[in-house]
Amino acid sequence: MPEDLRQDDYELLARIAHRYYVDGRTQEEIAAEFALSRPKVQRLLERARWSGVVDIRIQAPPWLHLDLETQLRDAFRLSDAIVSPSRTDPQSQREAVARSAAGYLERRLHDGAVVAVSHGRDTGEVPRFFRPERRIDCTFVSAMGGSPRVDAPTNPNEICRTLAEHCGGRAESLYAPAYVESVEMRDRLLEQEAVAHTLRLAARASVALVGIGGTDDGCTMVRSGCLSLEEIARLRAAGAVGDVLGNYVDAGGTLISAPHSSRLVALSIEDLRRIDTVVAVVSETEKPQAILGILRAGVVDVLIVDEGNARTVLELARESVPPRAAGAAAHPAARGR
Amino acid sequence: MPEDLRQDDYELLARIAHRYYVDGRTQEEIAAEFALSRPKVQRLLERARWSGVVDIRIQAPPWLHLDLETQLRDAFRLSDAIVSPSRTDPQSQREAVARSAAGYLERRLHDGAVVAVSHGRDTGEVPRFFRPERRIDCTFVSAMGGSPRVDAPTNPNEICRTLAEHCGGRAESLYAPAYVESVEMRDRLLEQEAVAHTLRLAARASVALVGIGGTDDGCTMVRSGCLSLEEIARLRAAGAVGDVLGNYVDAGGTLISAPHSSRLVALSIEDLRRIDTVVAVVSETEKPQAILGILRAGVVDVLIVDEGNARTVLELARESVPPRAAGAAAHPAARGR
DNA sequence: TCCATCGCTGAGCAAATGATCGGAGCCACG
DNA sequence: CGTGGCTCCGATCATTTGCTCAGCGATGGA
Repeated sequence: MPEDLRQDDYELLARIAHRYYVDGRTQEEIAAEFALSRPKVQRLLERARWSGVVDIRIQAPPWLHLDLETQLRDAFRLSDAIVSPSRTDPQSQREAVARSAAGYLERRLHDGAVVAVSHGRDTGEVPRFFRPERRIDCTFVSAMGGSPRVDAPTNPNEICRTLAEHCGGRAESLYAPAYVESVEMRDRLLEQEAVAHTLRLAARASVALVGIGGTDDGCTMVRSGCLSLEEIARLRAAGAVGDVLGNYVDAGGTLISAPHSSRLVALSIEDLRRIDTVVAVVSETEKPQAILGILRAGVVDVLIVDEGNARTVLELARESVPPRAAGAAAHPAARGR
Repeated sequence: MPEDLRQDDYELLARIAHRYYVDGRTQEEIAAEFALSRPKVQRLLERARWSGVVDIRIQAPPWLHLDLETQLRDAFRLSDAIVSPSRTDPQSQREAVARSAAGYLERRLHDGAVVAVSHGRDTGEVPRFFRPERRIDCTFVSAMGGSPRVDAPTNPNEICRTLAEHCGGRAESLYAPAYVESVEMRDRLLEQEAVAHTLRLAARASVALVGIGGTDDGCTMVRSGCLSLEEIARLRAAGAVGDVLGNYVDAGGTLISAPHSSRLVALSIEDLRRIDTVVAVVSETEKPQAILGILRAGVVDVLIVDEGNARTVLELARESVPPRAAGAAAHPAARGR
């Protein structure tokens, strides 16, 4: 395979790589054996890896898509990405993603952690699978108001309550609607200590668990009655592709300021940016454009997504030139031991 | 392949291995990511390697037999083994092995080195290929007397002279026959300062370049007139399978003391043992039994051999139980980076 | 129920590794 | 033939890694 190497080089690289990787010698021993300096051996090993003389393969279970995860991390500068296996049925797809998210939280959360939580159908599935082995003394706090017109399990307060229940932690509810009827009303609401306190706590969270919403007529925001069909259409016209916590962005990831945003009771994009680990949970039901937009906004640190969306998002990212080059070019494996 | 792992374990191992080997994260970063201690990550990586989740393969050129070399090293506690590709023609086979030996010497020898040299057809081919890029100020010294009845290029003195010529070093000849006619004669010879000095120098060599001889009627010792057909037959009857420098051993590697040995003018097995690196060069023309015997004697540090003999020797070693267990069992790859 | 044993865990340390940097040799060009 | 730029080399240092060891909790037997 590595045909551009001279025969001698090829032989030397193979010999040294074999001695190192198969026989388990140290670089120093090999250096002595071949009458080379230790750094030279290290460079040769690097070259052997790079040129394909050393072939490191991970026998991953077929249901894992580690390569997709790596591409997502690299393309969007995520600290982590988890791709869950494809399911045909939307509901079991959502469950698969939620299971991954729950597992992630179980690993990530420790005593004293504060977790800001959004609404959403995907997010709403997470509590069912969140079953830490031992008690975690952490706090779940609503990062967004509620809405009476959807099922309880997709409201942030309810999600917080169940998460807390399953790990022995506490839940702090936000006693406010997601959208109020006027700017004045929102300002009055924010003056209420109960509301202000909860939002302050959410803003200081170390972890946020959020869903990503779309902008079609059947999106959660519309179904929950938070936004009218007219409003969502106006957002679409303004270029909106998706939202986190009611904050809409366009395809390039830029925040869209629309009239409705001043009636929103939730953390802002800036609040989210200050949170250490923002975990976004998305399954097939959301449009890839929405995911791409939010990822480009740069607020998400950890993406938990299904295989189908992962592929499509990466595809879209490659097609449309990103506003600020975040090259998706594969860089050669950095390490080889 | 790794089917004895539980599904969760398998997934975790694959994830961690991917992060480490493909993405190039450090163990510490991975530990933080998965909420594990660093040593734990290191153990998991070890397990991943061991269980086959991580598969490290060396794309060696087809003419190299690195696996055979490793088996030889392990089975006979050699510090190095070089297997040269098979040739059908005995002469080109000898040349291939000699080329490897010459390359080895070029790497191994430095200014000030003293090399003790034996006779033999295989050894005799080495000088032709010994062409160091720069001058090496070393000394080649005969470790054995000569014999007038064979071609000059297989006599130690001549081999030394040519090796020295090709690297700009010095040669010290042994002015004595390999075998003399009586014990008394030998003792008288060893009293000669010219002879004694050369043998003392050879005994202090840091490297020895030796051939391995057989015990059939056509072996070098017989052809050169050093031993009669009767003598070699007596040696065979005593269990001898091969020799280095006229010192014969049986299949178990034990030295055979026969009448002729007191008429030998050469380094002894004990002298060889004291030499840091004893390099044995053998090609197809020698019997594998001879090689096996000599290897079991434990004097050889580096074996340079053709593929056919390498396989046969390993096969024989597995069949017959060695006197002192030198297990040929493959131990799992020690390293994985 | 108590105690011995086993295996697992993570702190700490020594070895091994990867990376930087000045210097030497080499080539192309002036 | 001199010179500038280039690459390659190995001394050296910071980081990473492998490993040991004492302590802990689980397990099982008395």
